[in-house]
Amino acid sequence: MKKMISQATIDRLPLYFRTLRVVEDEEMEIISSDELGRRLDITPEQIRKDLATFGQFGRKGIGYDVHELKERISNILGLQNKWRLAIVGVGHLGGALANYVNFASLGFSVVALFDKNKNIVGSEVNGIKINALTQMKRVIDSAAVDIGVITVPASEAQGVADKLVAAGVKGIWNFAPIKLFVPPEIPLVNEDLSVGLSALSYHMSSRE
Amino acid sequence: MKKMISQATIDRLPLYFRTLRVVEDEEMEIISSDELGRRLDITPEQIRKDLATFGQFGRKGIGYDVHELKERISNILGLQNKWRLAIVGVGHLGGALANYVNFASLGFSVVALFDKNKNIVGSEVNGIKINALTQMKRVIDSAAVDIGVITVPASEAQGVADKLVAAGVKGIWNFAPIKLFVPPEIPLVNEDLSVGLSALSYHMSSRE
DNA sequence: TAGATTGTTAATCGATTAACAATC
DNA sequence: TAGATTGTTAATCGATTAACAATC
Repeated sequence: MKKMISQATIDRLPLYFRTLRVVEDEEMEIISSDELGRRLDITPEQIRKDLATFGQFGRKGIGYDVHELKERISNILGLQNKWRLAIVGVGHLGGALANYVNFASLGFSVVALFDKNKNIVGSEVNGIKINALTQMKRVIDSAAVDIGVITVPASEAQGVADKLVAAGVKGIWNFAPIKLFVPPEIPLVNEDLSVGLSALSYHMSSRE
Repeated sequence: MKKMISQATIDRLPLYFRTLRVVEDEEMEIISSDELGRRLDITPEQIRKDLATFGQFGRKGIGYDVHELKERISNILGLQNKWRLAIVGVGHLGGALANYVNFASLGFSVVALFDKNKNIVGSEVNGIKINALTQMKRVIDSAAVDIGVITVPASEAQGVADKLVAAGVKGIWNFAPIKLFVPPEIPLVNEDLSVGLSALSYHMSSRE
């Protein structure tokens, strides 16, 4: 069995990547784990440990080549894949995500939209047509969708997840506040806004 | 010094809370850690350990009273506080959050909006007026805002955070993809969508 | 009583931090 | 050479899991 890489490490890689982009824009060519850590409030030891999981990227006594490290992290994260997204549920949140520009800069693109509301099926958001849920398999196939984004109410989310899996998506990004059960070979990431907001509430309450 | 409660535990409490609500709707009166764990794919031992951090909530041989446990978790999370939010940056995401109904069911309400774009200042979203950034201190004061929500571009986020802190917010919920520095007494929760999406990309890539 | 289930202590596992040799 | 900085091993810390006495 391949050595497992911790989720904590994986979640820090995008932070390194994002910071390296900024640093590259500032025309720095070399960066130390110390400077990178300072910008992210992460210890340099942690950064070196994270990177060491994937190989040797730096030069002793010098630091890391900004451009090279950025590219390497991009490849570790699989961002060269230019993933194609379909959003299911074109409400306020789904609509906002369909317009979200930051995705594009990471190489993701929204290529299909779905909604069960017949009144909006056929119309467009950000130039992308809204399809009926009944068309899911066909559209996901023809648009070569990789990732299904779930922005429907919690009560409908499991049903949508099942349909997305049946339609052949390779991963699911779930915004519905509910635990979804999907086959183990389908990666699932939850973006549960109520968790973060509740945690904020907790911290604010416990320091009064 | 008070014993620190782990962030992992705090992040699971909203999941318990949410599930207890569903279970209460199903008119179950008693639930075991086993059943709760089954619904969330969390081990019963983990759940009991989490709850034990805050006291004794169940009855041996019986289980937990659904309504009572739900109320107790709500109080631990500070959800009885009915926090008031201000959203800074009324773009697609900020606008979606201003309309987001799930907040209300947790007792949060959006009471103020801010944007630097003069063309939209003065108009309303979901019945809430958009103010200029220059009005921040006055409006946050008069609307008794507790939490500042940052949905501006990364390049403007630190400046907005500084203004929010100066205006007296008690906590910050940040959606901008950048590390913010705020005084230690101000709780800060980051909702960085690019982290989750990148993690999804990583997992999808590494199983091909 | 027997079965179910909590609360808590002990054991294990995994992640972070510290230390330092290697080397630019 | 002296100073800087990585990569890696060892030590520490913290979180999860296992085990089980208490008790309904």
